[in-house]
Amino acid sequence: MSKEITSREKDYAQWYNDLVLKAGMAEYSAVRGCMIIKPYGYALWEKMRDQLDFMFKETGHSNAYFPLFIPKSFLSREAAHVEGFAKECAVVTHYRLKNDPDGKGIIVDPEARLEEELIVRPTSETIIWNTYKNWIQSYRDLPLLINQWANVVRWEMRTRLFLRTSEFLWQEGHTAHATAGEAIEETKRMLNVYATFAEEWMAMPVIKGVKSANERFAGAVDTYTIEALMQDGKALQSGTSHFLGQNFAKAFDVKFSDKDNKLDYVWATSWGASTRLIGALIMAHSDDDGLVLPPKLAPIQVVIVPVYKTGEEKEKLDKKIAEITENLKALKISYKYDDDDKRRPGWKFAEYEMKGVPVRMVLGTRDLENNVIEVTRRDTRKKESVSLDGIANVIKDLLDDIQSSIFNKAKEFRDTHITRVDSWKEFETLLDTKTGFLSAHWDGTTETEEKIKELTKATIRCIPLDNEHEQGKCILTGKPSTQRVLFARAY
RNA sequence: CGGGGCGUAGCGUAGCCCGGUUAUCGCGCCAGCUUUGGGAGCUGGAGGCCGCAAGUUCGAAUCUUGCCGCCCCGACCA
Repeated sequence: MSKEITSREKDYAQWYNDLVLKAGMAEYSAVRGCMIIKPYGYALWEKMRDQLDFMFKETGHSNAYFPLFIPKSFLSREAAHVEGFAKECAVVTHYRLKNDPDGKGIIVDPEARLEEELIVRPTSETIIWNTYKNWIQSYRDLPLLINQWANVVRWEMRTRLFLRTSEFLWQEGHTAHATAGEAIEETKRMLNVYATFAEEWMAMPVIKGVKSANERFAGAVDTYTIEALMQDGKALQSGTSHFLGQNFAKAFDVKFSDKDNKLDYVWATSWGASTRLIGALIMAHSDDDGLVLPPKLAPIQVVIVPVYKTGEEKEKLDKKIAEITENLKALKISYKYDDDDKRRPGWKFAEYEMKGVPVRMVLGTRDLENNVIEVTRRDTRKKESVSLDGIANVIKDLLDDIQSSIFNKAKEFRDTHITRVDSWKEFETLLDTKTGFLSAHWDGTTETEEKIKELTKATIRCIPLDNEHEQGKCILTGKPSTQRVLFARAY
């Protein structure tokens, strides 16, 4: 093995880094905290993006694009919002460079200071609502359903590939509605889109819930979230959908006339998911030999490796493989026929395992003589010889099986890592031993939440939407509580 | 911003404490031959301002000072 991966058991964080780097997903860049998304990683992102984009359009949204730069004054219009983002904003102060008069190099031209500084968007609510003001006059203009695919910058103190970088790619939906009810409905609709995407495409089970006040988006009335559980027992927020109330409409004076010609502020939502999803996907399924990708998102679903000695043998294999790939193509299965003679089969096996290609097919001269092909699935490593007759359909079924199989495996792990806890001692212990979500009573106050965070590093991930109400006592303070919430250590 | 660590070939490293010919090894790279069913073998080859700058010295990868950069831990966060 020339590309060793640190085992999960030995060092989970290092395992994750090894995977990202060695599978060719991304690498560190010359800029601190920023990463280069490599072609294989970007191909995965494109598949995620395309599916999400399709789902957004299916639910009535249109794409648009707003500026990267936001006038500083915009950000301060909504008090909670500026409070939330002020500490991590990159600011543009000048618009020109010049040669250093004292010698070598180049300096910022002090003459070229901007009259109003520009913020590199950490999110686009402000510039968008400043625009919506001009787009919305009447209830006839509503609902306004816009999404944008963009990069944003949040100046993070500590970064991790995909999970937290200073610049990242995402989509942000921004909608305006005539009533609070419609906006809340939209917020939940998009949360469901994220949940469906996570479960059916990423094969990653999620818990839908609402955030506590403490964890809420800056400027939102309510923040809804999908929370996933990684293999190391830490939770990962994988998508958020916010009901913004009339906060931004008021801040940017966006009013509309209703049917009765009464003026009112519009109701807003925003929702986003980012390249962080790639980090989630990696940690949800992968193992010590590399990535395990769900067939529905894998850039390559099937890799085909020929094994031969002579050119004559190779020609026979080529011919058969052309037949097979024709049939795969007809079933819309993406494949790669890797007949690169500069790499040996064993090298290729290891490489595609590293890259998480769901199915590997190996056709050798011996197989051809017996009218079979060796088929190996990445998730379980199960290897078998399959008849070449009708092979494409077998592969199609196999891909479906892998998709549901890795979902079930992740769900099994998740379900067995939600633990009901009723004593503080047990709470503290389980966070270290069993990890995962702890379902516990909480008195509903921010003070208690922060105290728990301080003591254990666990935060309230969400209050599940389908929560049952029951009488209980807060895990820390013993004060009365009406429902359990999910605690976990998180990324 | 605090605490710790590290900068030697594309990558990973030895040498540094105790200064002394041509800077070590592995991977990768190039050429050729043999190979090809789990990261091939042999032979030959290319590749280094030892992070940068100054100092000490006959002589610095090695000692001193300053600077720069990165990584890890914490505070902040999707």
